[in-house]
Amino acid sequence: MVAEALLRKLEYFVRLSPHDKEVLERAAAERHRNLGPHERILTEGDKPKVIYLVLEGWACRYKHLEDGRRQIVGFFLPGDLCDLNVFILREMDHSISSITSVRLAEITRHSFEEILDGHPRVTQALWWETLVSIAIQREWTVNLGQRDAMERMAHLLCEMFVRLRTAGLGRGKSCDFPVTQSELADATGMSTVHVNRTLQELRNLKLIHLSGRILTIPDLGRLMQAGLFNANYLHLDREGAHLDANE
Amino acid sequence: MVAEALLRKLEYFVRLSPHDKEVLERAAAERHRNLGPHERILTEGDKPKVIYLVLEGWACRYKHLEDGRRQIVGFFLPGDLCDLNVFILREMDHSISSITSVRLAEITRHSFEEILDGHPRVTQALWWETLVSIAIQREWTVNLGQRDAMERMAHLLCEMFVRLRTAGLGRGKSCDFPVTQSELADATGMSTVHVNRTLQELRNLKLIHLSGRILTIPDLGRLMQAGLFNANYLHLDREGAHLDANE
DNA sequence: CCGGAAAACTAACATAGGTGAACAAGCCGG
DNA sequence: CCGGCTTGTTCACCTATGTTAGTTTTCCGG
Repeated sequence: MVAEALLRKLEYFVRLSPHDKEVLERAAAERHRNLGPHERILTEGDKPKVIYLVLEGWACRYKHLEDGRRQIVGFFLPGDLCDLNVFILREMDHSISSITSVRLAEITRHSFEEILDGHPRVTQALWWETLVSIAIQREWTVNLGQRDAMERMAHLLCEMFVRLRTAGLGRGKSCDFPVTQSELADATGMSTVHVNRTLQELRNLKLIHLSGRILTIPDLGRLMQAGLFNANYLHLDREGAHLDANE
Repeated sequence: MVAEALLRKLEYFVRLSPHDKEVLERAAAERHRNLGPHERILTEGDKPKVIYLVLEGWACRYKHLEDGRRQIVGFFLPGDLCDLNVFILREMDHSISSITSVRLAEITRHSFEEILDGHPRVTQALWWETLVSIAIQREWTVNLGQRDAMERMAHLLCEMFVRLRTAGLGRGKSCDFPVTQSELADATGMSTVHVNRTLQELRNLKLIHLSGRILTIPDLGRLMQAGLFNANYLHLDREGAHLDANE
């Protein structure tokens, strides 16, 4: 079992048959790539040749402006895929790096097309995950455009926590959170100083406990309120029974 | 010819055969919907049943926070499609409204699947347009997170101008620009007052001329510099000849 | 051509968040 | 267990942008 997190996540959308799971497992087992923390996975300008699936660890997408400013536009958690179909594009318009050490599966165009051709339920599940990741990107736009520092940070923490839980990571009210404050700054569009202030404030309000790369959220409901967080954009609601596999 | 703008845009990616074009035309001709300015097209919570293609006019996607703040997360121009595959999701996580009067084509799930099954080059072109729209969303995230007011506005204007040109709209250095300052505020995450200040500044610097819903950009290069705009994320570069139709 | 609403514009003032600079704490290799 | 580098934290000050509250201009239906 190498693609556990992905399978677990997709099952929020459809119930997969043992055969479906096997197909995904096989695609994810084909070829792996291991990286240490803070290594480049793909660089702006590269020609993407495979689809990456994160098996273990955290990574992020980001873009640099000419003058060096950096915006992290998304985090990758175990079970996350970089865009299906990337190989259609001539070159990457952004970069991807690891945050922690990372284990990636490389899914070839070939085995991806095999899934598209022979496994309609898996295909649907993969498009669902794509649509969700687009929705996440939209929500980040809202986050940066409308929420103030506290709300923005609270929202981000809620999202990561829920997504981790969806992938079967996270233990009760806690989860790993291996992101530095300077990375949080790049993700929220704030200065590191203000990230620090904001985290202090969230701590003082007892909304979070964050230290030693472990995040604890004593009352998720309250943090969600503080961040005007509404999970609907993650679409974690299985459709009617007609989509289930008849096992 | 009803889907002119779409065809024109897709041809930045692949050369479509007359037959390809016919298929798209047919899908776009099936059923239309006309709206006046500022009408709701889809509302958060709706169950999407068709794919919309904008034939004429401007529209936008947006999300509301509970307290009424609104973020426009994208503009739709003629030739733009709302997400392929939306009908996979149980409900919309955002809303779509017209800005000007709009003419939409409704593409049914059925005719979409017909394209997927029988027209691989058109399919590829449609996935290309999807990937580009995701890239645009990422760039908006960068825009809101890193650029200051002037850069942000300049960047947005460049993007809209280039996209309009791609769709075959725009006349030389000018194009329609039917967006109010309050809509610009919702799109850039700024206050209306500051949008106004910023536009004044761009006018004073002779970077734009904007009045009466017409935008003129005397020197696109300079505006691009002011906005740190790099068009690579729009992926307007046809791949090698092997993708061309052999007509 | 008139009147009212929407949109554009302006000014004075308030503040969230940025900057620079310093220091403390944690972590890692030798 | 030491020294250096990264990360976290705090402070004092500054500025980009928001807010409130107008006025003016444009647009549009009758």
